[in-house]
Amino acid sequence: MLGQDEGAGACCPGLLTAPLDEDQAVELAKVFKALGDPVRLRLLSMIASRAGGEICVCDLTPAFDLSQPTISHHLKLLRQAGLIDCERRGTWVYYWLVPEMTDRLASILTRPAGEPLPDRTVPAGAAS
Amino acid sequence: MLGQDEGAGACCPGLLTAPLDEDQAVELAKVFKALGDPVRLRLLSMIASRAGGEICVCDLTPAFDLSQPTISHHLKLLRQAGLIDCERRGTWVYYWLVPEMTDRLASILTRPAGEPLPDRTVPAGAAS
DNA sequence: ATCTTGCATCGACAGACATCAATGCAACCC
DNA sequence: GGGTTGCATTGATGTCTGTCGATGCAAGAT
Repeated sequence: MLGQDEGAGACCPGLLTAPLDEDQAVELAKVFKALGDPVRLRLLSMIASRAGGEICVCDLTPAFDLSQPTISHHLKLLRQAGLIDCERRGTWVYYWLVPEMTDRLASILTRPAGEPLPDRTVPAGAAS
Repeated sequence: MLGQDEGAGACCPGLLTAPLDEDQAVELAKVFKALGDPVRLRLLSMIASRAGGEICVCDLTPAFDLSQPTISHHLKLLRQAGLIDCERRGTWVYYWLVPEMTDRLASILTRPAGEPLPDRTVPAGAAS
């Protein structure tokens, strides 16, 4: 659904610097929602940390106490979010990370350097 | 629930470099799940981008076509995820961003510099 | 061609979630 | 005191989501 070059706010100015408009929020939420499940997070980290950059489904499925269709379902959601991609190669299917998407999320969550940081060590009215 | 100094993987080595264990994944998923809703994303961006670092609920609620209890509910989820905090000051309640949490998320999503990046321009078996 | 294996899709179901109206509670005002 | 305003909590309801077993389909093996 989300292609490689659109969706998720494209050249998004960052979540923390200006109010998101509704369309941007809807697109971004799809990606974060895909990350909002422990199984999908583990899948993503297994895929991303794999030496060589890709991993076979047959290596992912036995790592969980879940049925094969369930793993397949989670992989589909991660793929629809644009976080991973896959290819069939003979009998097996290989998955790999789409680093552009995680890079974009990281930059969206990064504050611009040199922000005042309104000293929140004491809740504005205690310890006088 | 998630305090300032624990949860969400603490000194987490990063999502993309090593497989997450289950406990880390469960904690992290709570935070991403909180971000996985367009309303909460807009709330967070409105709070974070506010000059002065904080914003009154009375300025947040009218920006949405949602009931006041619904906004209150979303703010509660963001707070439980450790992304924002709040304080009552007289009649009004003010919310502000907890930048440590977004910083942590950003670093978790950042790849270590100098990774090989296995050249995914051609799907390994085409255009020969 | 038939069998087997690896993975995706379908249909069903229980639990979780977003939303609202009603209510509760705290703080200010008269 | 009583009234009003700002926000949180409660209870109900419709929808979404994670999970499974059953099935389908593609590719290799015999």
